[in-house]
Parts: sequence; structure tokens; C-alpha cells
Amino acid sequence: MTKQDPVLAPSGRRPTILDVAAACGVSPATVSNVLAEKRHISAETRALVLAKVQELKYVASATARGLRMNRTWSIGVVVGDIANPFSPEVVGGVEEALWERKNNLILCNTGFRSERKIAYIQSLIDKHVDGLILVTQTLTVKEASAFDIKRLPPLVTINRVSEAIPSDHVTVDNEQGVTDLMNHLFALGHKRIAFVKGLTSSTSAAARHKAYRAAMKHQGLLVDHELTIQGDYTIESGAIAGRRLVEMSSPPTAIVAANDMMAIGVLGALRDKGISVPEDVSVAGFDDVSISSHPLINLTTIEQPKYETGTTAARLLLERIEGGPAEPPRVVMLTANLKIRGTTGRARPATRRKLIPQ
Amino acid sequence: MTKQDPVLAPSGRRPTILDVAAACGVSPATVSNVLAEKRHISAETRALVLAKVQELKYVASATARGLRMNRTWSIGVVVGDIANPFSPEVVGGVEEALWERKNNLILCNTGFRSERKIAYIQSLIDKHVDGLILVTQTLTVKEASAFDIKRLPPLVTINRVSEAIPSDHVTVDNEQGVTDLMNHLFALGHKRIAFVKGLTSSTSAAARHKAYRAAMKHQGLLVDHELTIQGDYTIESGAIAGRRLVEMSSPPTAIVAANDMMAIGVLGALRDKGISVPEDVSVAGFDDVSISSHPLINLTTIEQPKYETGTTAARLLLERIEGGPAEPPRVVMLTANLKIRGTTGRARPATRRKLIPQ
DNA sequence: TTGTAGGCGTTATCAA
DNA sequence: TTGATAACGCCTACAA
Repeated sequence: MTKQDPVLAPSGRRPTILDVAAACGVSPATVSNVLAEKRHISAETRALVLAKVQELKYVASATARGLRMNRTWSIGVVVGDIANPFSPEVVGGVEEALWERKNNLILCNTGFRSERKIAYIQSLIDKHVDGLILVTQTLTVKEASAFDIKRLPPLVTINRVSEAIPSDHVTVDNEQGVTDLMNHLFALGHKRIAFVKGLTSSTSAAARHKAYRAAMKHQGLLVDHELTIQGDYTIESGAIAGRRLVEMSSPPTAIVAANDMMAIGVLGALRDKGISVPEDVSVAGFDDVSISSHPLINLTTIEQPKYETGTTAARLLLERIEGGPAEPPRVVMLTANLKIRGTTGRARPATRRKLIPQ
Repeated sequence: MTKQDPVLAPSGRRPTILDVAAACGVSPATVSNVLAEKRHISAETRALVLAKVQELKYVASATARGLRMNRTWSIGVVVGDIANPFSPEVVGGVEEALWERKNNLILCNTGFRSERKIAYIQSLIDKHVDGLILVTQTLTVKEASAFDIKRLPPLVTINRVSEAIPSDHVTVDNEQGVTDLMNHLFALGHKRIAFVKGLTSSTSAAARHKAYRAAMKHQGLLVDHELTIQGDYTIESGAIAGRRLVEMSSPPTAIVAANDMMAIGVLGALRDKGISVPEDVSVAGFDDVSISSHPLINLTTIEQPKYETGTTAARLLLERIEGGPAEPPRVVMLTANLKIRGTTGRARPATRRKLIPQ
């Protein structure tokens, strides 16, 4: 004889709305309405239903509800590299905002591989996510052609405008940030300032580079193309750039990297070469990743409000999902804050170094 | 006529299996079978169906399929703090392994808040995830009582054994790692070694602390309780611990932290106080977070293979999901690797410091 | 205030 | 080798 628990549904099987309805002697519709608080239900039945729901630990199946309502309360978040300190901070913000609205976050890590990005987005479409957030990623026209654009859910991009598809966009004021930083360096007497670029495909990287050149010109300085080095936002690329720069016959007195990770890479390379920062060279980054404020790094940088970037993107997306497509694409540009720390200082007279044999 | 914006006005209705069936003049069952490769279909119809599928860009709705098959191909991953550098590396590993098996990752960030953990797990149950991975988190008996345990999907815990529920478990050999590190310090002449503990609730933190005490005893050294400081795995708690330790009347010659973030906090505090590492004090951590190997940090630590921890956990989980609950819980213990870097050196003679006035 | 019934898009079972 | 049909669990017109 099997011992039946009168309260719990048969082991493992979760109770359905029918079980609750039966237990209460009402119709499933009533149970649904009690839970959805859609139409008025007599206090009596309401109480009964709620009691039974609790007793049976009934929770509606999100799958069934999703099928019926054509919603999943899930948002796909596509990042290039979750291990890059920038990503988790943004993702943390997205997560928080989604949590507040009872949505879930499906994390997709592309490793910046195009095919994987496409495959992931396709699978997100299959899963019927309600929306998509692209973190420092975009959809090229070519990539977008891989699937039926009409079936893409609402989209928000972070730090990189979407090429193929109009979408809401959250970014930081790159131009202002870099300009502030450059002025800080000019004030310190720097004239020979190098720039480590980010990926060319990145809108924000491009904007930062552009602002650098504009600031140089505005200051009446020549932009030496030798002093612009291509990086890819990784710490390693920063280290390589750093080595190259200090080995030059007439090296820069300051190095600006398009993000903190590269700046930190530069710092590492300089340390390995025994070059003092900021006495010999000044270094600065962009983002203000959490480790940058550590006393041992102490990097002068431009803060991008990463967490806020994430929450903002999520909220724009949820509004769009609820509100419908009526409004035109929105762009939110958060302010960049210059954080002056220990890696920038007065420029060493440019001539001195030349006398030192390589 | 309104110009339709493809993304902002999304949801061109996606074709269903019925559309494909109709277009081919076959039954939906046949389409399903072609796609699932379940039963034999004549080459002719097969080709026809596949062609139409391509033409219509038909993809089965994961929601409908999930409802029918009682599977979602989604795994919930619950982390305490996604911004802690440890998390993204593990999550990256999980993500990769899930990707290989075409599963998705639903990320839940609890901020170590119990109610949020409960609410998240409940929502994951609602969503019918096929499995759950708890990263440096556990379910206490009390927490587990919040929902019907029978309805919990298969579970894998990382770095913290599950109290309430039997589950597969992936961790690192904490004891061996700490023992190796302690022997390294002993060999350098350290006797007065402090320990910064992790959260008491963490199994791995407890194991690391235990191994520290065992090593001290085994070496015939007294464990001075003053030298054990409670931290919480954050960089701030490490900084606080560091300050307290060096302000002691007879400070330690070496400080071991239960994780890298706290060790890095210690380093920051020492730097702020002008104390040289490793000349005045040696410092070591546990995890080998990516920044630890940077030339400016250069932290001696014990590597936990984080990425591999993630992939292993995911694979155990997927096996369990496919294979059923038959087998008993498994434990995988990865080996810990001591990484000797620049923050550990010969012990300064214990007497010297006493002469220097505070 | 409540109940009935249809359908969301699949897959599985049975029948042909 | 293929087709019809019944679920899966829910929400929501429409009816009562």
C-alpha cells in the first residue's frame, strides 16, 4: 500500500492549476484570476484558493504561461567576454534591474566570435526571450542577415551602436571623458601623448580615439601616427603596446589607453622594464574598473558608470517591451568622470630621455 | 503608409510547424519527425520538408517544446557576487560547457542575500530549469524548507557542499593547497603567520582555515588566535584585516588570506601604511584570480582551476539530467597549484620590528 | 461572481 | 512511411 501524502501532490509531480481548482472546488479560471488579481473574486473564495495554493505549494508553470501569453520574462544578454572585469559590472546592473521586474537573465558569452554570436541570438529567439541586450557588441549587417530581422525581439546595445538594426542605446560620454583627461595631461605639460586604440569595430573605442585626436589638434599638437597603437581591449594587448611605445627612439611622456585593461597592461610592461610611473611616463585608462582604484594600481582613468549602464539598459528594454515599439530609438549617454590618481604626473622634459642610450 | 521599423516594431509572426506542414502538404507530425530525426522518413519528403523549413526560416518554439517535453535546456546558475573576479571565471566555464550541449545559462546574482537566493531558486523552478548550479553558495536546511525539495531539479554545488540536499559537488583540494603554501612559508623562516578567514558558512573557507591550523600545529607552532581575523572574501575586509594585523604590538611576518581578493586588500592596506612586501611582511592568497599575476600585484597564491571548475560542474549536471538520479552523489576535487610570486620572501627577524616605535 | 471551452506550438501515441 | 489526435498547463473570451 502506498502511503499517500494528502497535502503534497504525488512525489515529484508539481501540482497544476487543475489540482488547485479541484482541491478548492472551484474552476481553474477562478484560481488563475485569484493569482493574477485580474477580476474581482469574493473574499471567501480568494482566501480559500490562496490557502490551497500555499498548501500545495502551487506555482504556475512559466513554460505553459509563456506559451499562452507569448512572453517568457527572460532577457538575453550577450557579452563578448564575461571574464573581462568590465562585463560583470555591467551584467550585475542588468541583473539587478531585471530582478526588480521579475525577469531573468540568460547569459551568452561569445568570446567575440561572430558565429557564436549568431548561434546564440538564434537560440534566444527560439527560446522566445522578450528582449536582447548586447554588451559592447553589435550586429553587423552581415550577421543580421543570418536570421529574419522581423523576428528579433526589442534590442538595446551598450557602448556600441547597432549597425544593422535601429535600437535603444546606452553609452557613456566618451568624448567629454577623453577631453577632460587630455586637458589634465596638457596641464601637466604633456605634449607627446600616445594612444592605445580599442577594437576598430567598437563605436566607443572609435569615439575615444577621435576625441584624443581632436584634443591634440585643439591644443595645436601634431598627432604622431607612430604613437597610436592598435589594441583589442585586453590586458595583453596593452602590455604589448606599452613595450613598443617605450622602446621607441623618442618615446611618449604619457600613454592613454582606450580602456583600463589595456592601461593596466601598459603599467605591467613598464614595471617589467623598470620604468617609473608617473615619473618617467604617465599612464591613463578608461572605464574605472574596480581594480584600478587599488593602491598598487592607482590608475588615473575616466569612470564609466558601469553598473548604472546595465540598469539603464535593462530599464529601457523593459519599457520598450511593455510599452510597445511606438517611440523612436532612444540614446542615453551617461556622464564620464575623470578620476585623477597616481599614474599621471608632470611631464618629464622630452629631451632628457633622448640622451639615454636605448 | 507607415514605414515599419523592423526591430522596434518586431514580431513578424513566426511560422509554426503547421505552416511548414501546410506548405509541404504533409502532416505536422512528419515535419516534427524530420527535424527530430526520430523515425524514418522517405528521402523525398525529407528533402521537401527541409527545404521549406529553410525557406520559411522555421525554428521550433522552445516554449512549446518545453511544455510538451518537460525540458527547457536551461540551467540556473546562482552566484553570490558576479562582480567578484572569481565568479565570472567559473561562470565562463559553466557557460562554455553548456554551450557545447546547447543549453542556456540563467544567471542569478544573490548578493549573498538569503531571501533573494530563495526567490531566485523558486523562479528557476517555475521556469522549469533542467538543473541548478550553486557557485560558492549552499542551501541551508532552513532555506530548503521554503520550497518542496522533491521539485528541485538536479543540483551541483561549487566550493560549498549542500547542507540540505544531496548533490554533486565540485571543489578544489583546499587542504593540499594551503599545506603547500604553509610549507613554502615555513621554508622561508616564517613562524608568526596570520590567517584571514573567509565566511564561516563557506565549506572551502572552513577547509582552508583548518588546513592552516593543522599546518601550524604540525610544524610545532602555536596558533595565536589574535592572528586569525574574520573576513568575508571581499577586498575591503582584507584591507581591514591587514591594517589590524600590522598595527599589532607583535605583528605577523606573514599573512595568509583565504582568498585572493582579501590578500589583495591586505596588500593595499600595507602599501598605504608604507610597509614593504615581502621585505617586511609576506602575503599570500588563494584562487589565483587573473589580476593576481599582474606585475604590480604579483601575488603568491594557490591556483584553483576556476574555468575547469565551471566546466566540470556543468558536465556533471548535464550527465545527471540525462542519466537520471540513479547514481549516488559525486564529488570532484581538482588539484590546487601553488604559484610562488613576489609577495612572499624570507621572514624578517621577529625581533627587529619591535624596536621600531609604532 | 464564477464556470466552460478553446487554443498557444509541440511531440507522442495510436491507427492507417 | 505517414496522418489524425490527444495531451502538456495555462490564460481569456464568452457564457451563465
